[in-house]
Amino acid sequence: MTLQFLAMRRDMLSMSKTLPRPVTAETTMFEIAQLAGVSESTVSRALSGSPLVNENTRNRILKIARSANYTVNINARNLRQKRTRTIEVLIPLAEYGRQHMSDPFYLDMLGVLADALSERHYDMLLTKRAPWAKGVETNSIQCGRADGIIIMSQGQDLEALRSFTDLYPQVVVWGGHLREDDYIVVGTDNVAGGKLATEHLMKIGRKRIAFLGDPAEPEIALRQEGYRKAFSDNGIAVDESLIFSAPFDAREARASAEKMLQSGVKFDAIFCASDVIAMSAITTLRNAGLEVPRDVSIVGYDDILIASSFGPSLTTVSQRIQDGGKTMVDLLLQRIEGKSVDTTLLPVELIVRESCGAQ
Amino acid sequence: MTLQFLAMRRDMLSMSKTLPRPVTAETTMFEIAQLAGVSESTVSRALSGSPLVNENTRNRILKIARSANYTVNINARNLRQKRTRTIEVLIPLAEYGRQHMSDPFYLDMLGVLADALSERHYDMLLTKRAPWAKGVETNSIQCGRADGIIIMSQGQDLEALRSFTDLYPQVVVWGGHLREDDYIVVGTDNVAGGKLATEHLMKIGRKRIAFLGDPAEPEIALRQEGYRKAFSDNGIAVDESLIFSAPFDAREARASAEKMLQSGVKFDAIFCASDVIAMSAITTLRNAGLEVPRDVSIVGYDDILIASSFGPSLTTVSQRIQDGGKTMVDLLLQRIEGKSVDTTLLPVELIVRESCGAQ
DNA sequence: CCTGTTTCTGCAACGGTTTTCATCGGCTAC
DNA sequence: GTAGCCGATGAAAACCGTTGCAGAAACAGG
Repeated sequence: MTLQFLAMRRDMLSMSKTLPRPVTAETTMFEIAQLAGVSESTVSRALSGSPLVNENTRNRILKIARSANYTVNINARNLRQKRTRTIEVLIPLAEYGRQHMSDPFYLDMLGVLADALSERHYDMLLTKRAPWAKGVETNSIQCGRADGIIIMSQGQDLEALRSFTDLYPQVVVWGGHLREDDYIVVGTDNVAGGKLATEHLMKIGRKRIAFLGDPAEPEIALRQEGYRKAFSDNGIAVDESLIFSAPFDAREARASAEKMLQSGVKFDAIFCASDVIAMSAITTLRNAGLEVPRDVSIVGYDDILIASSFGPSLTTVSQRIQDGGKTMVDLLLQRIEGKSVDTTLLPVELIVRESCGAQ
Repeated sequence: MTLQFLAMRRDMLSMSKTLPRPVTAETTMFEIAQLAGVSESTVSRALSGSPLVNENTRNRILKIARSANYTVNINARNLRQKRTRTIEVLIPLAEYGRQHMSDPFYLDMLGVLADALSERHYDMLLTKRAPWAKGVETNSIQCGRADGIIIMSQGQDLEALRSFTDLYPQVVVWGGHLREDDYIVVGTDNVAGGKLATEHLMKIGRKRIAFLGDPAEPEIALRQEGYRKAFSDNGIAVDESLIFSAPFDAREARASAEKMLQSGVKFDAIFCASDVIAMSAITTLRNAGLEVPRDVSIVGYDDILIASSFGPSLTTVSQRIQDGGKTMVDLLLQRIEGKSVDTTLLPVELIVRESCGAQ
């Protein structure tokens, strides 16, 4: 029941602000050269740390530049050097009108990427729409806006992704490892992760372990594969009625968990394909009067920052967000330099916390 | 108890990828001009939709450009036009080593900003560090990387923010309205919001309403002010022991909520300064055997996307993330064009859901 | 003193667009 | 017939750095 009530519509209180003085890059290198009594070349070299310029001259120039509050014009530099020190990061971000994902995983990853990039003096361009989406006419690599792209999800259109990366190799993709793919992928070993999680639930004595997640996403499909593998490797048949793979995104997780309960299928554990799903499942179960982990053990996937402070804290398969982000940046920058680079499968680690019950 | 166990360290499986063919902006406008038998000027005009060029010529050029897979070089254009159609968005993003905020509010807002900007053909540069932070030598406006900046939090150093915006007026800040500030602020009326939330709790019969949130953040301080106002306006004295304002960020919210319980102070409702805090409070209370909303009513602030799908769904003061994001973009672009622009206080709305109890 | 090196600096040629100003042909109006 | 205008195009000047190459100055060795 989402009763809404509106209040205090003190109509958009406002205080007028003065017109801005137009502040832009005004000083040019020429002026600094004049002030220092040298040529522009020397100024350029001094500022870029070239060893060709005398120590004294450099210091003098630096001091003058600083006092004139001078900064090189990035666009002129990019034009000349044919590179931008900018990386595009493509994430399917939250959308308000239509339902769309808004998983904290992405925010955590963004933080790591921002750090890794700025450490290497790169800037980060953030985008929601793939260059192959319709309505997008060009891509940031071709038009010289970025030197490379990090794509944070393989998404639905694997074919488009594949042909794009065929054309533009300066791309690293986060996701699952699919045999056919030729682009660089970074991600955990989802099959191993799924197996690890499931086997842990077996080990602590759970008999009816359910799976919850949408296999339309390649990574999730692999995790489900790992789930199945855990059973077959242990000589147990998979009970298909325990696999709840109705398509849904994180926002609908709660509804899905409710559907699970209403299905009447009995279970004493759930391997959730993400931490967000796990948290939703937990609150839903509790609303239904079930106790986690007493009645049902829960394992998630991702190890997002809040996983450890949720109540109960989440047992989860770590996506090694930190390592993953750093690795993506490393590989991409190397590839941009033209080096040969390897697709990377991050090792998988289970973080055991409260939500699956003490062992 | 965070027992960790490592498994399946199949050491970084790897498949070597071929060296990338260097794909960059190769075709230039000159070549297109040659092919079309016209001058570069005409090509430029044709592509930018200038009315000065003949319809037939334009179509011919467009066709040629398309077939040559040509795209204008952004850097050359930016250099010439002295503007980039890029906006920097500054957000204090999640940090792994040290605790830091990782509030879904920011991800939701990023989604809205991305939409609003791309609708106007602007790109978005994402940053974590303020230009006035030490170690940062320049800012994106001065060096010509962006036309303006959206700052997503006033942060701790109000003085630095103030002097930066004094120098560079092409800035819009999300946050609370502080009398002394001269920069453009967009945000909800935090005082009204705090009052609204608190009064709602009074109205449904709660007697001991606690406040939970860190007033070091200007917005939170204003919400607390609203909380106090609700009492004084209704002729009730504020019980200071009900105000839990120990400094903490979202991750520590659970710990803070536990401290609240241990303090022994009795309360039957909490006004939480954000939805993340509210969710933490709810799980903590439940772990302690209390029922929400039966024993304690909870109201949050923000109305993030998952607020409605949490269990119980959150009663919360809407930050109008959608309106807010769009407004920030509108105002910033207007200001960049040199128009006079007004600081905006968004009207406040309470979304009543389960977590405060049926009215 | 002459030659050869080394060290530093300047000249000038880019880099790829946009935009102002001039040009030019054709058309209208008188 | 001529002045004036209009619509379309081109030439060239920015925009602001970087960098290859040449040259100068200083210095050492013979």
